[in-house]
Amino acid sequence: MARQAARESDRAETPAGSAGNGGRRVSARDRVFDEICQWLLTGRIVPGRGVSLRGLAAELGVSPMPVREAIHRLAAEQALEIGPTGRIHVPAMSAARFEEIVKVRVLLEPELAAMALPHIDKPALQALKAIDAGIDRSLETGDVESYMRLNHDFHFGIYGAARSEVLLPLIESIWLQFGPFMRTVYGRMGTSHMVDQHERALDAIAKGDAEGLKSAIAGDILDGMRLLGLAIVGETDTATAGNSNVTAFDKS
Amino acid sequence: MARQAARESDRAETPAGSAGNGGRRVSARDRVFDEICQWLLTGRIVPGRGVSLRGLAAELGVSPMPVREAIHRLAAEQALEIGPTGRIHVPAMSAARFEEIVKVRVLLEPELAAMALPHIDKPALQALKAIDAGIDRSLETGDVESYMRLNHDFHFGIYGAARSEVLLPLIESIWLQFGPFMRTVYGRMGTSHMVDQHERALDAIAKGDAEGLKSAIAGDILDGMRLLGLAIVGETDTATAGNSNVTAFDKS
DNA sequence: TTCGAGGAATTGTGATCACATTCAGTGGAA
DNA sequence: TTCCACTGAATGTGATCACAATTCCTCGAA
Repeated sequence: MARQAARESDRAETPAGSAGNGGRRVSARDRVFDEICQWLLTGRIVPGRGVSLRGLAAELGVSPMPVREAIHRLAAEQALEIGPTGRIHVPAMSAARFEEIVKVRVLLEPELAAMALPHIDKPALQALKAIDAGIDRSLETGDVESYMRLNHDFHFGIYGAARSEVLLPLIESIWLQFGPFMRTVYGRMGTSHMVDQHERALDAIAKGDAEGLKSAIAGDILDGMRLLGLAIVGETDTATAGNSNVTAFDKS
Repeated sequence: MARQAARESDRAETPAGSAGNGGRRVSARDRVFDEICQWLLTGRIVPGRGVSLRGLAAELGVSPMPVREAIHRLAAEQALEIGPTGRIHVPAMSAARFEEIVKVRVLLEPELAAMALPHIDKPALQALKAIDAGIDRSLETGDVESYMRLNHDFHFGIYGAARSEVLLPLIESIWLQFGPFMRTVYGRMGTSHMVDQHERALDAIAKGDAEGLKSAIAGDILDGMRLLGLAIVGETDTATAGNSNVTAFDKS
């Protein structure tokens, strides 16, 4: 989900700097960064209330220092916003912003998927199918958080195979930007209107059809974002200021 | 060149937190970030030697703290790399990386230019022409650093008019990644082989021709990067390790 | 001359502290 | 009841310190 050393920490099941994780010591900064990324992508942090350095630090059991660096890193990728007075908050979604996000996703993600295609072997394809099955279950049970996590895993399960150093971080950055917004919308409309568009992609991968995969990914993006786009109309400032009664931490 | 508050600081001619810059106080972190960005984009920092936190801090006259945050921000955008042991260095360019960069640039930059086109008024067009004239002078005199700065100003003079919140930061991030590499190559080959391809873009802007502008930008990118691409062949590890005799600070 | 061991200097990391600014809650006055 | 000034809590920022790890240089042995 994150960057560089982060992927190592994903692999390590042991909580922290214990031996056996390949000898690499994971810094608290990266751990905090990954954690906040998760909260953003699964929608545990939603627009509305602000987040505070010391608050996050206390919740994560570290000093404000690593949190500060992780926050600024997120702010650099537009996943968080630092207001004129220095306050940290999740940026509100605007129509223009949303339109740009869709445009970038459609431009970049099919391209990266096509690059990844030759590197997706049989076991990887099976893993993707398993994830997709999980997505169907999440849609049936209406588990939004689980759906978002699995949908993320599906897409990046494909993209990650490309071993990309440039495109992949860019796309990760984009996902961090619409994750919180996606969660608020889905949380309001439920999962009933959502359709799983991943079969076409899986078929194209099985056949090694690059153009088909690109088209499937683009279709999946456009279809999923169309639902979100409908939600943005008429609620131009539901998520702008702190007048909403949703809290930053939606799970409490 | 940078993000958010950075643009405010660009406008303020007064060096630091003096009154009259709109009342906004610029943080040392953003100032340091902008400075290092400049060094990266104009090639003052080149691959080869590493850079150190305390060294930069001393050079910039601040404590290591703001530098640390700026560095990590740059590392998050792949403009700098943090090695397994935590050492900071400019990442080496690889063929695969370079290919991805070109692909992303061709996908995104023409798109953003087309978005910007309706917002470029007469004075802005005149400013672009002035920059282009400066580029021609730099090519004649062989001033690589000046050329790189003006070329950057030309492109972002166009892109900036789009008021983009998503595409623009992405493209800025990409430029930071190939800036240092560009400088090393140009420093070696000189400016004699370079051709100014900006006239087509200026014509398209004057005529309000979106497709023409997209094509001109794409052509400019491909042409400029083709030269760089030629340089990458056969020097696969000239810039990888510290075996080169170029220093990180090329101006000393 | 070459190689390797040992120690000193340097590096990034994380914590704590001091400070200016800002936000929220309370009080009193109109 | 409404509005505004004031005060205390909370926030982000930057600096300094302590520490573990690494790197680099030096000295000595082969």
